[in-house]
Amino acid sequence: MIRIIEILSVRVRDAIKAATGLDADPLLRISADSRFGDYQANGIMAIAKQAKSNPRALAGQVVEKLDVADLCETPEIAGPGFINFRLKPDFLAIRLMEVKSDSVRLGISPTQNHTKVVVDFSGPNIAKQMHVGHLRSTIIGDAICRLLEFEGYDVIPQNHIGDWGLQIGMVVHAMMASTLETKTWAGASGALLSIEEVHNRIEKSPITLIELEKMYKRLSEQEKTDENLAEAVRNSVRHLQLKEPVFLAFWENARKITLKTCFELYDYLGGIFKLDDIRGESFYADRLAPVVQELKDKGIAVESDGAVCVFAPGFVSKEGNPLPLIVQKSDGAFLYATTDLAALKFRVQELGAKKIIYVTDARQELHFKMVFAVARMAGWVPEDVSLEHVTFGSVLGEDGKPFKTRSGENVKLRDLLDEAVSRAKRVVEEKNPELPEEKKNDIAAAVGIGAVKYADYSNNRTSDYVFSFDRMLAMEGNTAPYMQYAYARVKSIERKALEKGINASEELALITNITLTEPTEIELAKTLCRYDEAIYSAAYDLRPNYLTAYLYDLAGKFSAFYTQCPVLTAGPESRPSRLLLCDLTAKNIAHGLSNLLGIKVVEQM
RNA sequence: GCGUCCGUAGCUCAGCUGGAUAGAGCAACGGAUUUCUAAUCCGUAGGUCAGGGGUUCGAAUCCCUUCGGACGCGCCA
Repeated sequence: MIRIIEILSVRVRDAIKAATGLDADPLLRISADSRFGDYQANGIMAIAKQAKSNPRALAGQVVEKLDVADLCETPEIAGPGFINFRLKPDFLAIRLMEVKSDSVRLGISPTQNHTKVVVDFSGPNIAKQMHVGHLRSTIIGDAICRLLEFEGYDVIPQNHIGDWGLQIGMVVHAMMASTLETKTWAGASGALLSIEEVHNRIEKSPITLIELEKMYKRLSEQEKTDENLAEAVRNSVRHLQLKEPVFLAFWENARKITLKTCFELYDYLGGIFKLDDIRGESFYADRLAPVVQELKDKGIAVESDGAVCVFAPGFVSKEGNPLPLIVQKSDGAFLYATTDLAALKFRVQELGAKKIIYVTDARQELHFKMVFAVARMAGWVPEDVSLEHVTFGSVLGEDGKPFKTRSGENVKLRDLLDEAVSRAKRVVEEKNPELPEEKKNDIAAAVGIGAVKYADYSNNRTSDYVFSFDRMLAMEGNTAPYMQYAYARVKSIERKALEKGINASEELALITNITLTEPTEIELAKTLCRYDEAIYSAAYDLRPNYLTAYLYDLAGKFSAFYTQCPVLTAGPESRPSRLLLCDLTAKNIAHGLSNLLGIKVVEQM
């Protein structure tokens, strides 16, 4: 099914060509104001200007050559030279029949043919609980994956976790210090114990991520003042980097503990990531030295103050000097820039990515600009491969400052989601106390988690937003509960139909033609027909809020229809059509919310 | 100092590559419920789109500038 706006665009372009001989973009847009119809062509004024003719007269000539009678009423010329289009109910009916015939994709064809796209997002660190800072990357990245997948791309999610480097060495050191007795561990290599015994010890003293995090923080505090300890830690870092089995055993354990907790959250959030998608810094550890070597060999990287740097053109520091991307510190250690370069190279050369999308906050913009520039200089990224940094703003507290707990700590993602769910539970208790406990819990989870995600998606990605449980859990306005409620109401009609002995699915199956007469029916039908346009713009600009805006619009149109048009008590001339409008609305909301945004819908709430 | 993003109704936010009289929700006010979930719907009121200049037939949108805010800028990630 071709998007309506695309059909009109092509028709008007052809008409312009026929009328003027010019090939110009007719600038077709959805009308901002329904008084001007459903779509409008804005391009005539510019073309008239170019052809030095009167825009209204030109619009008349174009309309003369234009044949859109199969989908629109006669186009109207308005204002300085707009052409307005109003869709015919008959055409809407035909489109809806096409949507009806495809319950999987709702009649929407993929626009892409398996182009490989890598999406890098989430990126938590070993030995640390995920906090609000990970929320946006994680869920925006997930929505982008879902959108692009639906558009037909071959999407490869990548979770670039922080599982290597100095801090991980400290984590391992902390674990060893707490698990092994000092004397068995005196050499800091664990050589006094067999590897079997080490595994045995690890198994016998299981620790949680929270304990691990505390352990790490304590060590990192002590290390600042205790030079002996600092030296021991440095030793451990070296041993780990040499991949000595005992150290590796603890490292693996830390990684396992962290990932287990991360995946609990990912699952809680709606099945984000598979285990295969985890490819963290440790994966690139052996590729860092060759990357730096290659940059040196190519004459791109040079030594400066003992560090290995790349001075990409166009980057200037505070003092106005060339700004380096440091790929190796003066002590020989590699940095995140090095890892990012190695990962980038891997993704292009070994994963075969044609596009790489990085979903991180806006503060890393300069870093990625430089990494991209250096990768291009090194020739690792061919012309036809695009690199995109998808940025987002910060999550703020009610005071307008970065969202923190009262004690100034980062809010743990787990706590935040639990809070949302328990608040949702209270509302369900209040509104629908007679539901079985299990059902109430399911609803609370769907609404609570959904509310947090939806609030994020419905905001413009690039701006900061103020986090508020009260607003995101409100039943009115552009929120998850409102959307989910709209869905539950449609489903309720289906249930009521069964109770009344109305065979809705049979009536739907027998429909050959849809009758649209009431204004709210037509409005709802039009909105249903625009779903593909909403998905397209959301996927094109990687902005989920275009999709939520559409869904909110749809739910609003449905609610208006719902109050205006009885379904089950309607006569035989309109009931099947109304049942179909309900059915398609439910499928559309479920698809948008669940398939594309990973937000659960519930039959009752 | 340089760079990036931002400033839209009392509050929280939309506004898609420039398009017609700038839109939602909350809060305020007025209506609608014997009927499919009122967790809803319909309506009223509310804006010098931070200020100024420019480009354009047309600017919240593009350019310049002032003010205000957030963030970034050599060995953390």
